[in-house]
Order: sequence, then C-alpha cells, then structure tokens
Amino acid sequence: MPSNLDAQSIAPHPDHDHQACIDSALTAARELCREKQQKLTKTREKVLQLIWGSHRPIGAYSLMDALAEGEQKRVAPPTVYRALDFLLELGLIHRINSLNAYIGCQDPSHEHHCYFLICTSCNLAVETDPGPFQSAVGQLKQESGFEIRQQNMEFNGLCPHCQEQSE
Amino acid sequence: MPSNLDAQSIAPHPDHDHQACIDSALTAARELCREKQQKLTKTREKVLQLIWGSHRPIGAYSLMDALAEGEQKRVAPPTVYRALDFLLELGLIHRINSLNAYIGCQDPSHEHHCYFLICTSCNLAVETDPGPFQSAVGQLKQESGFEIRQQNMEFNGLCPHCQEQSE
DNA sequence: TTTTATCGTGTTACAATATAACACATCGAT
DNA sequence: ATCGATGTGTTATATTGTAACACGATAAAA
Ligand SMILES: [Zn+2]
Ligand SMILES: [Zn+2]
Ligand SMILES: [Zn+2]
Ligand SMILES: [Zn+2]
Repeated sequence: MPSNLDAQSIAPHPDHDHQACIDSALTAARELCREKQQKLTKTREKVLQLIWGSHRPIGAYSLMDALAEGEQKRVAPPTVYRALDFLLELGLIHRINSLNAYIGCQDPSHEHHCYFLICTSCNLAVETDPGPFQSAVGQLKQESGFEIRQQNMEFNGLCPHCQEQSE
Repeated sequence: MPSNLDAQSIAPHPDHDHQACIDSALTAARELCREKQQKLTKTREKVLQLIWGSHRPIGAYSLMDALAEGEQKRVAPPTVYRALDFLLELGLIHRINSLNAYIGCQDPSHEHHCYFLICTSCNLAVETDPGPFQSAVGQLKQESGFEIRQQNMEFNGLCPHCQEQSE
C-alpha cells in the first residue's frame, strides 16, 4: 500500500496533495492495462478519474452527473456501468456494497481482497491490508469447510478527523 | 452459537431437521421481544418465519411474494421493509449487503457484528464468530486511528456440500 | 367515558440502483 | 473487401428501497 498518506495513520489527511493521488492512480491504471492488454478507453479513464476525485465512495448515478458536467448530453446508465464493470474486473476500483458505491483501489498491481474502513460521518473510505486477518481466515476455513474465494470486509466508524470534530 | 449444525462443520447439513431451526428461532425471538418490551406482531413474526424458511438470504420482494401465498391481496413494499427494519433493529436478522438480502441471526441474544460465509453456488449463508478476528481489528484501530463501531464481513466461496458436488 | 397519544399498518406514489436487448461503429486480421 | 471482436449508443425495463399521509387499534390520561 503506498503512498500519499498521513504519517500518523493510514487515513489520508484532509490537507494532502490530492492531485498526486489522482495522477498516480491514473499512471498505475495505464500501466496495468498495458500489462493485461486491455484498453483504457476515454470513457473508462474519465470514470476512473472521477472516482479518484475524492477518497469517498461515489455512486453510479453521481458519476453520470459528473460526466455530464460541461457536456452537451448525458450518458445513459449502461455506459457508466460498463466502465465500472471493466474497472472492477481489472481491480482498479472496488465496490462498497453497503453504500452501492465505488472507490479507487489503493494498489491495483496485484489482486487482493476488499477491506475498507468507512467513516459514517464524512464517508471517507480507507483501504486496508487484509494480511493481519488471514490467520483468522485460515482457521475459519478449517472449521467451516468452506473454500473461501473472496473476502469483503467493511468496517464503519469515525475517521480520526471526524473524531476531533466531534470532541 | 448453537445448535442444529453438522458435527464436521459449522455449516448446516442439507439433511438437518430444519423445522427445529425455525422453532428455536421463533422461540428466541419471542423471548427477546419480551425482554426488550417490543411487540412481535403477526406481520413481523410471519416475515421472520419466512426468512427462517431456509439458511439462504432472501430479498424483500421475494418475501413479499412468499407473504402473498394463499392470501387474497399482496402487501405493499413498506409493510415488508418495516418488518425488516424492526427485525434488524432487534438483531433478529442480518442484512447481506452483497446480495441485498436478509437472513436470520444465529444468536440474537446479544448484539454482535455481522460475519458470514456465503456459498456462491447454493447461496447457503453461515454466520460465524467474529472472535478470532478481533485482535486484527484491534491492531487496525491502532494503526488507522479509526473508531470502529460496526464490522461487516462477507466471505464468498463454496460450501462443503457444493465442493463435493463439483468434484 | 370521552380524549388523546402512541404505535403499527395500508396505500399511493416515487426514488435510486442496475440490467436486457438490440443497433451501430471502429478496427485489426484474414 | 470481408469478417469478427470489441466498445458504445439507445430505449426500455427490472430490482430494491422510501416518502408522505391516512387509518385503526390500544392504552394511558382526563
Ligand atoms: Zn488523495
Ligand atoms: Zn470522517
Ligand atoms: Zn436449519
Ligand atoms: Zn453451496
């Protein structure tokens, strides 16, 4: 996990240089598409860029609204959902099921499970390392007999910044 | 966690006595409502019973269909959603976000986080103990600075029975 | 006993999220 | 030139969930 994060915490600081986040995400996306021989078309890139517009999950219809900004005509839902499906497939974004919303992946260079901390106050979502959970997952596989293929974890609570606000 | 489960696994065996599951769930629900001084009305009880009709998550509109069986008129969505909200609030059921569906809680006697194993083949969903994950969660709280209030974990894969089928 | 407050339900309409189906366009390979 | 594969446009529709307001039962208060 990179990069542009607060030293005290894995959460991005409100004042961080977010353009750097966007730039590095797009660079990583181009790289990944080259590797996997997939095309990052204009629509797909624009959607990815809009998703990286913040560290908060954004819904498909909000993305449609954002895409419409400064354009003559709105795109229809399938256009956005196709782009989302493509980006999900490549691991460039994750879906936050509890919010029906999408957020950029912090490290698309390798496939991984979907672990997020989500602030219920400001909607900040921070991707986190599944590593520390894997021994418990292994134990669970043993006990349950399930063959676990996908892990999806959503923690809700208050981010450091919102805790300060509410004190 | 009780009860009517396969000895080899926490997953319910396909041949288990499921009426016992339903009965004990309803008994537990009546008990909990008495404790918390809440009313388990006819609609609420019927919805809970239908949810316990299987160990698979069921959607709100499927519940409406099931409620309509043998009745003159269908109930409208708000009726089902109100019952679901009530049952969720009391912890008698959980919502599986990835499926927009609802499933009975194995142990509503005390509040707890939502941890499920879900079979992608037969949709069986098995609630599991958050305990083994809590040290990793504690570490994550430290590192992230988040105040974590809710945990929602969904593991997808193949249940023991479906693994046999596919061999 | 009437009054009033609370709670649960009925009903209508609608919002928000997502997909099916089919037409068309682009582009590289044969 | 033709074909096949892929990406997009367009229309309609499916699925999931809520807002708003009216009605009815129950039970405490007057
Ligand atoms: Zn950033
Ligand atoms: Zn926050
Ligand atoms: Zn059972
Ligand atoms: Zn199965």
